[in-house]
Formats: sequence, C-alpha cells, structure tokens
Amino acid sequence: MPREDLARRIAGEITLSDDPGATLRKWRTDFDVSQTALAEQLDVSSSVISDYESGRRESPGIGVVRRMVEALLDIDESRGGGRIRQYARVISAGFESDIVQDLREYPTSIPLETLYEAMDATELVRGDQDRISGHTVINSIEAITRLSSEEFYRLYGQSTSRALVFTGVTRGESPLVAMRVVNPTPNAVILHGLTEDDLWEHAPALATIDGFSLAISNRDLEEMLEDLRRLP
Amino acid sequence: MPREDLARRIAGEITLSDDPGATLRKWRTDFDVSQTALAEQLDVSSSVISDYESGRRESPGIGVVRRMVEALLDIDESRGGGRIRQYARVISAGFESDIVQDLREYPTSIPLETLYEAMDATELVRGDQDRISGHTVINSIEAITRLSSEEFYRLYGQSTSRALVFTGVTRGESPLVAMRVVNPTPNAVILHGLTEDDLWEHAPALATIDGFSLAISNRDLEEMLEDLRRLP
DNA sequence: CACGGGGTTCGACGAACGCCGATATCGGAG
DNA sequence: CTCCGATATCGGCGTTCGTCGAACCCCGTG
Repeated sequence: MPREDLARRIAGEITLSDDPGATLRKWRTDFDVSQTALAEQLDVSSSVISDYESGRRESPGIGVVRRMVEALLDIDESRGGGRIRQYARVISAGFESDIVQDLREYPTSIPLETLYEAMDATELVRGDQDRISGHTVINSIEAITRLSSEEFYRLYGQSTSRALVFTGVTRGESPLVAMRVVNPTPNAVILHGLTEDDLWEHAPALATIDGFSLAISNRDLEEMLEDLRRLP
Repeated sequence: MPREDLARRIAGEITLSDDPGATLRKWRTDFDVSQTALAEQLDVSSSVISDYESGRRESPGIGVVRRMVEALLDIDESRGGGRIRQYARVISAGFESDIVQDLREYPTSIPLETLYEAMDATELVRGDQDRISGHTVINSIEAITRLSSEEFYRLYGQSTSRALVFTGVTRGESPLVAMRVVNPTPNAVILHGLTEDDLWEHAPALATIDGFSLAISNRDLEEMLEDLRRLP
C-alpha cells in the first residue's frame, strides 16, 4: 500500500499544481531519474518528457500523469525501492514530505558520531546518551507555519533515543524552545543551516538542562539528505 | 491548508483511478452536490459532467480535474465547509478517510445516550464514564488489514473521553482484544453491523474489566454517518 | 577536440478532448 | 396527469493533446 499512497500524493500534487511541468520535474529529479531514462521506461521519445516539463502542454491528460508517476515508481522499485520506502515512512507517520524531510528507524542503534560525520556536524553540547536509533529531519519553517499543536506533539513527542535535525534554521530559538516544552526529549538535536556565530545565545544552556546533545551543521542540504539516507 | 490537502488527495485519487469518472462521481455524491449544481458552479452544461462521469473521455485533462475538485470544495465552502472540515480532521490526524470514516471533537462533552440515539445503538455494558467529548469511526476491516502497529497505536491510544465506533464488525473479537492491549481505553466502544446474537461471547466481560461502555448498532451505515456528522 | 549524455525547441499531424444543445428517461411534487 | 430536477446519450465541431524526429546546446572526459 505505501506505493499507492505515494503515487496518489504525487499525482495529486502534479494535477493541482500551477505549473504541472515543474512539479513533475521536481519529482523526477527527486527520484534521481534522467529524462532519457524516464522516456525509455515509458517507451516514448525523450523530447516528450522535456515538452511536458517545460510546460508546452498546459493541461496534459490524466493518463499521461498516471503513466509518468507509475514509471517513476517502477524505476525506483527496480532499483530497490529506496525512495518509495523513504517517503512511505514519512507519509505513514502522517506528515507531508516537505515538512518532514526524512524519518528513519535504524536496524540497530548507532553512535551519535556516525550521524555527525554524515552531516559534517560540530557538537557544542554533549548529552547524557551517545547512541541513537533513528532520526527525523524537520524543515523548521514549514513545521512552525503549518503544523497544528496536535501534530507538533506527534512529531516531537515519542522521540526518545532519536536525533532531531532541524533544517532552515536561522538562530535555533524556536526548535530549542519547543524541546523544552515537549516530553520526552530526543537524545540529540542538530541545527542545520547556520554557523556557530549565528546561534541563539541560550541554546547550549537549554540543551544542557534537558540533557541532550546539541550540534550544528552547515553542509549543502541535498547532499546531506542523500548521505543520511545511506546511513546504516 | 486543510482544503489544499484534501484537494490534493481527491485529485490524486481521480488521476490514478482505473475509472476516473466513477471516482469523480463518488466524491461528488459524497459532497452531496448534483451534476446540475456542479455544472452551474463551473459554468458549463450539465451534460459535460455526465459525460465525464460516464467515462466518455478516458483521459480528461488535468485542468478539468482541477476545476472539478475546486468547484466541489467551493460549493462545500459556500455551504459552511462541513465536509472539508470533516475530512480535514481525519487527514490531519494522518489517516485515510476509508479507514477512519469520521473523527470528531465536540465543542462540549455530551451524554453517551446522545450518541446512542444518533446511532440507534443498544447498550450492553455500562462503563464508569457516561459522557464523551468526541468520537472516532473506524472501518475495522480496513484498519486491521492496512494499519501498521505504530498507526494502531496512534489511532487507539490517546482516546480517553471518547467513543470508538467500529464498523463492519462480524463478532467484535478483534476490536475488543485491541482495547485490552491499548492504553488508555476510551469511554465507550460501539460495534456496528452485527446483532446481539452474533456478538463474541467474551466481549461484555472484557468491557467490564476495562470499565468502558459497550453497545451495538445495526443501522444503515451511510445514514448513521450522516447523523453522526450532525451531532452537536 | 570530438563524442556522448542530458536537456531544449519546434514543426507537423492524427487522435482525443472539451463543450454544446437537443433529446430522452425517471421518479417525486403538486 | 403534468411539471421539474437529476441524469444519460449522442452527434457535432473547434481546440488541444500526444508523440515523433530533427536540429541544437552545454558540459565533462577520454
């Protein structure tokens, strides 16, 4: 069923998009598929894909969209189904994939250091626990603007033994405050997209109070997500 | 945002459907909108709608689908937005609307009897609490076959002061067992779609142990859901 | 620098869409 | 019995889609 859920979501997004072509492209690149490969899978000329993506047809038929989506998922499946599984985790947890950018449960617990390396993160505060068994990557802006309070709870709560990664952080004030309010707290919080100079002055103190590790990272987002997916 | 989420979901379902026309019809009737009214909203002839629903065009353009969906939602909004809110509740809780058929939080708590009346239910066991402040209607078959264990937890847990209604029940064994396992338990469980004779023999005993009310109902499903929506 | 891979642009053309209006059926209201 | 709202069926017609293939661009690499 996860495949169907994801398919519906992609199809719905493309269908309602102001610019269906751009949305299609977004998903194709997200799945790491070239126009050529997609065209091959669909048994059409590669210019067809380009035409759609460039918006030459403003209202493609439903059939085209369906075929495109299925083809993308087919390709992913033939590669092992990594992307499908990744999105399935986020979706079945009930979140949008643009809010929760990744959500994983490792087969076994790993040292926090391993995560730091994958993210090229610098630790500022060392918490009580130094192993984690999963991580959640949250777009902090989207989360703060779009989540309801119950959803926050669902997202931040039940996060023991995990690391929460916040992307698009400017100072780190809101994520840290949220961690104070919520219970239980994660083992580690990693702020992404800022340098140590930008960090909110009270951040380390708050982390210390609740006993979780705090780190920051400023690596390229896409690359970082890519590496996180490969983790254990 | 709930409107957009719902719109995407409907659009996705139509786009990927084997029979887009039938799916469109399903949603239109679900929103209680006549072909004529939809056509009027879209400023087209009513035969257009009929043609689409009957499948005369096998691959309608994305634009058509978008306009249809938006029109349905516009109509609902002009009527107060009841359906949108209803689905929004289910969706933002992270479930599919065919698994969770309704999910409500009343503005104020109501006596259990009020719910019984709306469902034409017969109480078999009287629990410790006789008021509820919300209800969740769950398709028991879909739930058992499609939900993961975490999702179960999300659905059944955090259900204090609520009534859980299970539809499509044959004997009531699995819902009652699930209630034993989960914590906290709801104030009431109502099994729908069976008669007292069909009931699993141990059901009343289990309800008594956990102190929740148990009732059964065998009314027509659609009518019942309709009345539940109107509740307080 | 030539070659290949990824992508874009565009003319062309048959097929299918998008919409209309007329006609027809059917069940309920008056 | 008639009128009306809701839905279905269908011929018709202008528009757009769906697809191809050829030409072309950029960039990295042997």
